[in-house]
Amino acid sequence: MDTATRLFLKQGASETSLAAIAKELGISKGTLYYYYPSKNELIFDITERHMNQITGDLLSWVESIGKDKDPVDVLEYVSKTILGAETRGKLHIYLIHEAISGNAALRKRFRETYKEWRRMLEYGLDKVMKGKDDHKVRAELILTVIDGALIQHMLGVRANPLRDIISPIMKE
Amino acid sequence: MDTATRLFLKQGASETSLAAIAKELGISKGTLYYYYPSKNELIFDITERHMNQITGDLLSWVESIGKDKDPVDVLEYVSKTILGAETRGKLHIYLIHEAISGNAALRKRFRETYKEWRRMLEYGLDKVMKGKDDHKVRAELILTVIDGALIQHMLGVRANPLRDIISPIMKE
Amino acid sequence: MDTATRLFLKQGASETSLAAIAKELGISKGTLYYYYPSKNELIFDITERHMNQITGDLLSWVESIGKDKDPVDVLEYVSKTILGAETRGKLHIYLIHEAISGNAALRKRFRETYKEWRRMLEYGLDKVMKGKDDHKVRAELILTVIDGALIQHMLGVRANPLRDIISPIMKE
Amino acid sequence: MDTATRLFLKQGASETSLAAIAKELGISKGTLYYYYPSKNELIFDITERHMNQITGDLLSWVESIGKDKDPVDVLEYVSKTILGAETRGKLHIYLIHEAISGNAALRKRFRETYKEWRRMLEYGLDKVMKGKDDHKVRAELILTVIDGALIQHMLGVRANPLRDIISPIMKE
DNA sequence: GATGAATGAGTATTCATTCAT
DNA sequence: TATGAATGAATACTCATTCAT
Repeated sequence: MDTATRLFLKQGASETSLAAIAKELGISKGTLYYYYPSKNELIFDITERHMNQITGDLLSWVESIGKDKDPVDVLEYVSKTILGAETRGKLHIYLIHEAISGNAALRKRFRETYKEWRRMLEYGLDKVMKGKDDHKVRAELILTVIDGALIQHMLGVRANPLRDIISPIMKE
Repeated sequence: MDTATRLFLKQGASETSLAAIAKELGISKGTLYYYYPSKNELIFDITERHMNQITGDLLSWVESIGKDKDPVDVLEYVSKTILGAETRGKLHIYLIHEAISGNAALRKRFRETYKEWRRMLEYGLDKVMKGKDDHKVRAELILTVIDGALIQHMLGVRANPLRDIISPIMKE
Repeated sequence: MDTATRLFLKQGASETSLAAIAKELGISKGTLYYYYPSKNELIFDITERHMNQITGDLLSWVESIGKDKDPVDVLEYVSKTILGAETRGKLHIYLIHEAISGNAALRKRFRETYKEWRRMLEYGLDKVMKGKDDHKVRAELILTVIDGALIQHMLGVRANPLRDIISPIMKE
Repeated sequence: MDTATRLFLKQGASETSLAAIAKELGISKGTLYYYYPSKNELIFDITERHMNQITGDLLSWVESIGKDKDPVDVLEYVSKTILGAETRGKLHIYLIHEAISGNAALRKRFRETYKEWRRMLEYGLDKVMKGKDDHKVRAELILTVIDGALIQHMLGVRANPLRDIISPIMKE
């Protein structure tokens, strides 16, 4: 699965053939099929793992934060959690494309997961910025910005550091 | 080209075969190759046109706006220009994926175009919200939010209307 | 073997995978190979059993019939013995196909068995219709009609009830 | 198509791969697909041709026969028309198996064609054996015997010459 | 200008068989 | 006895690209 993930990162899921994965692993295609009944299943499992990692990170962060945190730090942390270590962001984008262009099971998984992340973010924001009531919207905005930033990062389009772009969102 | 665009919209660029395009056009694949030396070239030309349309729209809007506009309207207009009529947004995403997953020429084109859009937006914001000086960052943020919103729209992930998410950005 | 037979009945022998048989049995493919050295062997054993059943039925019938039997009943009984209960006929056809398309061992087995059945039929006809001397030919004709009827039944081609088609054969 | 037919004759339709056909033809698999969109289509076309040939032969025969023909000759002619030249019969059997084991389109085609052949045979029998009224049944019997004979011929099971087996059917 | 024919490398998937444990 | 893991060859089908006419 790590190998598959690595290859997906290079070229995206649908551009990666099972033959390539098998070859990289030094096993036969048949063996690959012994473990994963179809390519979709493999993609789905990788997605699952990817999302669970993010959710886990988010969760432990939400539980640890205190009230006197700088809100901008919050967003920066969250975005790093999702984009994390370059590869994770890349995978995220590829999985999104996979979901958008036909894979319904994946799309459903994304919908559920985003809802969960939104809830967690809301809860976290509540802790940090007490007294504000637009956390629902702000949580969604944060996730939106992160996805947009991800795309632009991969296009090499970014001009300013992410922190600068983020900060206006958390003001007032 | 219209036909190719229409098909790309349905399934994305790499999922659309030249045979399908030729068939839809009622011509032969051979003839298609008479006009476009490769599939990449075709994709590139479609991208070109797509971007020029947006740029044109943005340009005429920037020239027309007055100083007393509601800033939130600005962002809403811009996002509608890019996402326009559902289809344009879909194409945008598919082209982005194409660029990200290997097509370097396309990626370069995106970089240039985003820079141009950013400049235009900056100029427009300057007109609407005089006296502020963080327009550079705000312009980039707007483009980022639009890309993120695009993705989430296609995933069916969106919860609140775009306008609500946007408005905090343009506040103070 | 019962399980394998059941699956062969659904789709034919060459369309049934050993994995499917093993799964249905709740054992592993490895275990299947512990008992049968190859798929061909398994098919052969099933054929063996199928034929022995028919031969047995035919035998006990031949021994029991008296001279005053209606000859048409004879043929009807025999055909029912071979086609028996729908499933047996289906299996018969699938095994024939297997034999025809390459499996020489099976083909040999069929040749021997048909010869045996012919002899038994001849003997039975002799009992029922004394004084006739063309039983050799008639026995073969009966087996031929049964095979033809089997095919046509499976094609859904049959128009008249088998009995009507049969009766002219047994007339004088 | 001739080549495909020849190969189907050796091993049956589903045992013949498109790669084998292409290789035998000295063309690439791609080219084969240029002419036939799928293997099923190819099989169906071969079936079509096979059946049309038989139907044509039967037709011209029906039109030419006079009333004083020996009925046994009739059946012998018809069976030769269908089994004709060894290969035709083999193909017939393989197509039947293909139809039986899943190919619904083929099965439908068989049903229609058999009905047509039955009608033609009936008409022919009417010409040869005036005054008899069980031609409907006799026509079906003939087709049944032919199919049975076909199978047994391929199994190598036949003992008596076809003519001997046939003749009782046409008596009285 | 236009096309029909051809191709070769590639795709996901299947399956009978082997074998160390 | 039993099996989990592994395999390699095969299968139907796709597609961007080429090119002689």
